[in-house]
Formats: sequence, C-alpha cells, structure tokens
Amino acid sequence: MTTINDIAEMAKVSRTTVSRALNDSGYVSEDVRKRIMKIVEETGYLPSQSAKSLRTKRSNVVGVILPRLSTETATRVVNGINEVLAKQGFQILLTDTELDKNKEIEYIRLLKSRHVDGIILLATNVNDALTQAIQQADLPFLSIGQQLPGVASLVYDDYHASADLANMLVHRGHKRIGFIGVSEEDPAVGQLRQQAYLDTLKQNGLPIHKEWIEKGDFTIESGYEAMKKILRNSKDVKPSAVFAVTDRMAIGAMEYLKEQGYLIPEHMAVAGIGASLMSKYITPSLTTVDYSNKEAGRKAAELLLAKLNHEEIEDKIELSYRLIQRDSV
Amino acid sequence: MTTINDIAEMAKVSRTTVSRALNDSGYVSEDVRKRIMKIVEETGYLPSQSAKSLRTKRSNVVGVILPRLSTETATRVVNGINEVLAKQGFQILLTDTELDKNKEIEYIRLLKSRHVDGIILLATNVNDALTQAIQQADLPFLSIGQQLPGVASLVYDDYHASADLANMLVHRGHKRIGFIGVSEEDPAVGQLRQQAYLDTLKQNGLPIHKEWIEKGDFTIESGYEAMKKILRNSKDVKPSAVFAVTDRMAIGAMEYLKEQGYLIPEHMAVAGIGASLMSKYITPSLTTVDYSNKEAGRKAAELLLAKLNHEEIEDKIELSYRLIQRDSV
DNA sequence: CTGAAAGCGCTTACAG
DNA sequence: CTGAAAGCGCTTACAG
Repeated sequence: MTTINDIAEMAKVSRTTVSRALNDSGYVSEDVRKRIMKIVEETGYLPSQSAKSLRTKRSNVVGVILPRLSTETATRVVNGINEVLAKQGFQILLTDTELDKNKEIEYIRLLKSRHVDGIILLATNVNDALTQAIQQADLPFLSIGQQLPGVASLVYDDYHASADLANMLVHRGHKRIGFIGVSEEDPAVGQLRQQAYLDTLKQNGLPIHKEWIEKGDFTIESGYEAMKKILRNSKDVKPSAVFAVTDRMAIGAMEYLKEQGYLIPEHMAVAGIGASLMSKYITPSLTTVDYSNKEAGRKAAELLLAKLNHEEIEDKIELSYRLIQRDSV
Repeated sequence: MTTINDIAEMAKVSRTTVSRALNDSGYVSEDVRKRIMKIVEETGYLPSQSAKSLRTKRSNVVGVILPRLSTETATRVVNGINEVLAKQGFQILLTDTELDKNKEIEYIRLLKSRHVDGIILLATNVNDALTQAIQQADLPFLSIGQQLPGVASLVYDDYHASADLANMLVHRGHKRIGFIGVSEEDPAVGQLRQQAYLDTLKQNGLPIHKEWIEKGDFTIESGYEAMKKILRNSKDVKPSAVFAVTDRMAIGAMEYLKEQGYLIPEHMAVAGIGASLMSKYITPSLTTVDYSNKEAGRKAAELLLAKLNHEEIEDKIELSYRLIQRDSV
C-alpha cells in the first residue's frame, strides 16, 4: 500500500503538504499541488480511512439499523438514505436486528465503536433500554417510524392514515368492519393504527366486535390465519370489510378469502397499508396507503446530515401519506 | 471516550496488558484479567475500531456492492451474506451502483481505502476495466451471479435453468415459444439464458421467430411493453407461450395479456425466473425458477470467510436451482 | 507557502 | 506473567 509518506517522498515535499493538497486545507502553491496530484493519480493512492478516522474522529460512515432486511419497506428506506448519503461521500454500515431488541442495543454500541458519524434506526418498538442506549451512545441519531422520547424522530402519520382508510370504508357503506393488527409492542403500527380504527368506528356509531379483530406478525401467512379466525369466530354476523395494518397481511387475508370462494370486494372488501409492489399487481388490486418510504429515507438522511453539521432539527417530524384506492374495496 | 489508557490506569496495569486481556492474546494472570474485565464492564469501554484497523490492517468489515438495492434478488442475497457474517462479528459496508458501471469500479477503490477485509460484488456485467480494478484492489474478492475471469465466482446455473424451463414448455406441447430477455451486456441473464432458449428450441426442431423475441430492462413495465410488441409484430402466428428471463418482466407480460383479454395459460402460457414473492400470489400464480438467493448469499459469505482465512477455494462455484411449476403454464 | 513534531488509540515484537 | 517502546497513516497546531 502506498501511504502519504510515499507520495511525499516522490513529490519531494513533506507529508504535511501532501495532506493539505489532498484536503484543500491551508495554502499549497499551484506548482506543488499539481506535482502532488499527478503522483496521486499515477500511483492510485487512496488515503487510509482508518488513519483519517482515528485522527479526525470522523468516518464518513453512517450506521443503519434495520429490523429486517427482507421487507420492501426497509429496502425502500435504505434506498432513499443511500441516495442522499452517497452523494455526500458517506457510506452505510448496515446491521439487521432480525427483530431482536437486544441486538438493537448491541448494534448501537457496536456502531459507535466503529466510529460512525451518526445512526439511523428503523425502529419497531420503544422501550427504556433502547432510549437509554441511544443517550449513552451520544451520537447524532435519527429514528424512523417510531417516536422515541428525546430522540429526533421521523414518523409516519399512522393515526390519520389509518383513520382515513377506516373512514373510506365507512363512506363506501360498510357497517361491519374487521381489523387485522399487530402486537401493541409496536407503538406506531400496533397501537396508533388500531386506535384510529377503533375511534373511527366509534365516531360513526358502528359496532366493534371482538371477533372481528385479530393480530398477525406482519407476514402473509399471519394475515391468512387472522382472516380464517375472523371468519370462524364471527358465525352469523361477519364483517363486510376487513382492514389490515400492512399489505402483506392484507394479501394473506385475500388469499384465504379467495380459497373460500369469497368475491373481493363484493363479499368482502379488503384494504392494507404500505403500497407494496404486490398490492398493485395482485387480483384484485389492493386499496392501500402509500407512505413514500424512499422519500422518508431521503429525508432521514438529510436530517442526519443537518445534525452532523450541528444544525438544530425538530424532535418530531411527521411525514404525509396518500390513500390509493383500487379494486379490492 | 474512554480509551485503553484509561482502562489501564484504572486497573493499574499497562495498556499492553489490557490489550492482551481484551484479545485473549498472551498471558494475563487470572486476577488481573478479572480486574480489567470488571472495569471494562463498568465503563462500557469499547475499543476504537479505527485504531485497531490502522494497526492490524483488519477491519472486520466486508464491502458489498449491489447493482440495485431495491430488488428482491439483491435483498435476499444481502440477507444471506449478513446472516453468516454477523455471526462472525463482521459488518457490511453497503454500496449501490444504481447500475452504473463506473460506480462499480469507484466503489471497489473506495472500499479498499476503507480497509474492508474483503468484497462481495453482485455483478451484472463483465468487462476488462472491472476485472482490472479487482486485480488492482488485491483484496479477497467474490463475484456473485457472473463469472469474472480470474475472480472467484459464485454463479447460478443460468444455462440449465433456462433450458429446463424451455424444455418444460415444449413437453407441455408448446411449439411456438416467445422470449423476453435483457441486454447481452449481462452475460448471465442476457446471454446464457437466451442461448439456452435458442438451443432448446433448435434441439426440438421448433421454429425461432425474430418477432417472438424481445428485450426488456428487468422492470415490470418493460415486460409489459415487450409482450405488447411481440403480439403486435407476430400478426398471424402468435406464440402460445412466452418465457421471460425475470419474474418482473413475466408479470409485466401477464399484465398486458390480461388487459387484452387473454386467458393465462389457456391462450398464452407465461413463465419467469427468480421465484419472487409476487410470483406466488399473482393470479394465475407464475411458473418460475427458484435460485435460492439467500442461500447464495450465505454461501458467498462462507467462501469469502474461507478466503480471509487463506483457505483455497475454487474459482467457479455453481449453484443449483429448482423449477417451480404453477398455474401460469 | 512549507515542514517538524506531536498525537489519535490501538497491537506486537522484545526484554525482563 | 508484565511493561516500555515503536509504529500503523493520517491531521493539525505551531513555527518559520
């Protein structure tokens, strides 16, 4: 490996000067600069980032903590993050918690030891151990998807998105609306979206039947099972519409309904949230909510960059959403 | 930040000893070890990876270069890579070329300057500049999906997978088989899969019509357009089956066929490659080939780790595949 | 405009 | 079993 010393020797200057030329810091005469740059070019010299990082305490690397790499949502967000960051010369150090809360905390520490300049966390839960770990890390930090106390958070408007969806079903004349949610450990998806559903039904004077409410775990299969349970448990009065808090679960529900010979939306309307690629191509196409995840990723990266530049940013930034009406309702 | 010196001071030993205790290298008396570990625990000390990396020339980071972050294939592969690497204490530094060949090379250099221990590239093309850049980097390197000359490559069996698919269509009685491919700049997807299609038709004495062959760019939309062209250009004798080299393009083709009132598979059979999630849930479900991308990612990580341990590995490792017959044929 | 020197936080021969 | 010293490749006051 060629080092800055090699370059200095070849250019017959001190390494101080080479460093200045390379970083455009301080004065370097035009002559010398050209001489240095030529040699850099020829040798293909690349400064050691470890040495730089050790010295400057900056790495131009941002840590990203994901709950799962294999979901469309996560991929889109990372895509947006990367788009903005790469342009600024930052790279992403990627970690995947596989939905393990301990790993969330472990990775925060690990990323810190790797001298990342900041961390973006796609959060799925909120707990004290987590917020504490974030405080301790004492690093520019951004949470996406969950509002973490005392942490800059970029959140989706889960409550209103869900309420809009429920209201839309009501306006379409549905009076019996089922619900497929997820664990309330997830404040955004599990609590807010469910609360909005309950509130909307209440506000419209519609009945809330426990038998019409089931929980899944984000997977297609769990949506399938939830739908099965709802149909089984609600013998006489079945819902005429069911609303799942994620597209995947909605698609699972549709699968079961199709198997049972239900026509969608005639016998049962179905809606989801997430605007997955699949939602568009499945038959019938799925009514859903677009959260613009990629844009969220971009925004997150921009906010983090702002923080790195010591700009003040708000603690809670809310994103907008868009209802997509299709054939499943 | 606490450093190794702080720990040494607190434990009243030299930093040499702390280092030994931390890395289990050399002798440290049980007493001293415990004393050190206790302090490490209490302070939450984490060694600086930059300093370590500068000193040891190892970073425990592996660079991954992707053509696109937002495809299922890439995501699955990264998932598999991460699964294996994370267990060994490695992190992934992620880069996305956005299908730009120059970036491929740029990122190889960049990753090297960041002292990654090795690089895994999901290649989409093969050219001299690329293989040269890899040689110059002089780093443990692994290519997935394309065979790069002189570079350890983990490849899918594109030829036989494609031939099997074509043969299957022939056995089902199809005599007029159309094809939606991609640019031949991509040796694996663009050349091998097409060659297998052509060879299979020839071997079975079936006609090859130029009008039945179109190219897309991996997107659903391009599959849609390709199907449209095939139908337009082949006025009298239309194919009875069409085979796309990716699921996305197959799904695009199905979209167009459905719009035009074609029944699938009665009027036109459709097949793809990739075993995307969507292929299972679209109507009719899509016949496709499963390349086990996640397993490929795992395997790639294992091979790279082997290389890092100076084990010899073969230059070309071929993966197997599995035909999934469903309702679209 | 340029350079000598110190130091970032580690590890590793070497000596004892 | 333990420590002093050198050095990894940079940047940055400081001095000139």
